[in-house]
Amino acid sequence: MSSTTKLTPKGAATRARIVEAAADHILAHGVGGTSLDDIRAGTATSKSQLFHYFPGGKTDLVAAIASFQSERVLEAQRPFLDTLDTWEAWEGWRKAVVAHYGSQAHWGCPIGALASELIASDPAVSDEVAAYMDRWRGYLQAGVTRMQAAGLLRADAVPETLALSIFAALHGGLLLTQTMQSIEPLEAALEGAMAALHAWQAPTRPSLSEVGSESLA
Amino acid sequence: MSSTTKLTPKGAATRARIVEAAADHILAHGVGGTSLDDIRAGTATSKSQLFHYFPGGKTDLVAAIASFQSERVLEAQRPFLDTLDTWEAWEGWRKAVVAHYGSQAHWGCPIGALASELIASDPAVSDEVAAYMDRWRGYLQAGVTRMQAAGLLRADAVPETLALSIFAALHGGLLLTQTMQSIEPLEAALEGAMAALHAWQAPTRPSLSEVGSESLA
DNA sequence: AACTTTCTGGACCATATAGTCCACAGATGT
DNA sequence: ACATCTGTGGACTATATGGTCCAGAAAGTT
Repeated sequence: MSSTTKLTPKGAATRARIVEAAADHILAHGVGGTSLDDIRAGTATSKSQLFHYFPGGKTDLVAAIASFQSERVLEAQRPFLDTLDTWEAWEGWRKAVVAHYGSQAHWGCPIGALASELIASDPAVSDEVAAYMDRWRGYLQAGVTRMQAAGLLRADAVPETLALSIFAALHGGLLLTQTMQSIEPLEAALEGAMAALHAWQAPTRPSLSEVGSESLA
Repeated sequence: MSSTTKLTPKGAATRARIVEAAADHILAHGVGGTSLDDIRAGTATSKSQLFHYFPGGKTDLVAAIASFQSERVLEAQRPFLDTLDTWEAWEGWRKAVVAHYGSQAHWGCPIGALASELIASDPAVSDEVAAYMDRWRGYLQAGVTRMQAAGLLRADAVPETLALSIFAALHGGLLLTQTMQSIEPLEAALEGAMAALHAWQAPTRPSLSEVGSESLA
């Protein structure tokens, strides 16, 4: 979809400028509330440039923005996102998420909002966004899985379900930050999600001595 | 906003027909993906009727749909929603929610999706939708509050936060039903929310399974 | 310098869509 | 029966917006 054409440094810079400004505008006003003219005005570019860098038109541009925002959002959760192996890591992740979305220029999640809006209107881009969401969820699931493998979570926990519930709480919290114009719902949602995760905490200290003695006896 | 003009039975029926059909179309394709012509075609009406019953145009119509869907959604959660005083009621509520959204023609929540889309583009209607969301959340909070008053939840639980986290989980689950085209995320989300709520269960009777780590005294 | 390629500006087009208007049908009340 | 009000049809308008096109500037390549 994106261009296979060559980009000079200047061109790349312009393209980046467009994506960033458009991403901002879309976060604030949604895809439907963002016209190509808005973007043109906000970036001091011309119509032809928009179609030069995004031959597929608005759809193409929105897809680029989705990719851009996806990267940005995942990056904000690092390094915790990659190593959700301990309770401390989850705690760090939680704080990073709250800090990131609290410092954004507008409430809500660029990816979540995009997903919700596009699923109803643009199936093609929507699939792409859904893929980003899946990847994101995958990181959480990987963490839960490793927590379980390490004996921190009960053996009968289902990592997929657990990760899904945390992911859902996260996005619900983010959705509500929009309607309530406050960070509170996100904080409450993650607090709840962490509580639910702790509910599956393995019985205290599966220490070697205890396991050993039992098997010996 | 709505008409103060008189409506004959015939008129009321037409108006209702428009609202219902439009609500459906909007649930499927979003506000941006629904033109007045779509609605006209889907209801066998004419342009003039749309403006006759909704003088404010599309905005007015969307507001009416929000109200309609809000009622419908709350109704689907009854009678549990009004009496979330026991663990059984919450369980019943959970099942009712899953059943309702599982039987809808399309994934997602009409109110949540509307809120997400409109906040970015139409502040006026968005406020109205946010009010419906608040009312909805209020029911959950009232339930949690009564649970606590009845001694079913610990005294140091914060009903507002707890209800908010459940509400967030619910809407996150609903958002993900859209991206994943499955009821699973909603089920997982509510499962998690219930687990988080149970984490605040008052230790009235030590009839717990095998959790000896927490309450000793 | 000559030449090619990329970048940029903005006029222009096509059309989708919200919204207006008016004529007429069909009730309803007196 | 008459007058009046509500309901309905559909042509018409205005405009916002996505998209095209081409000429020319800037950069880079030989």
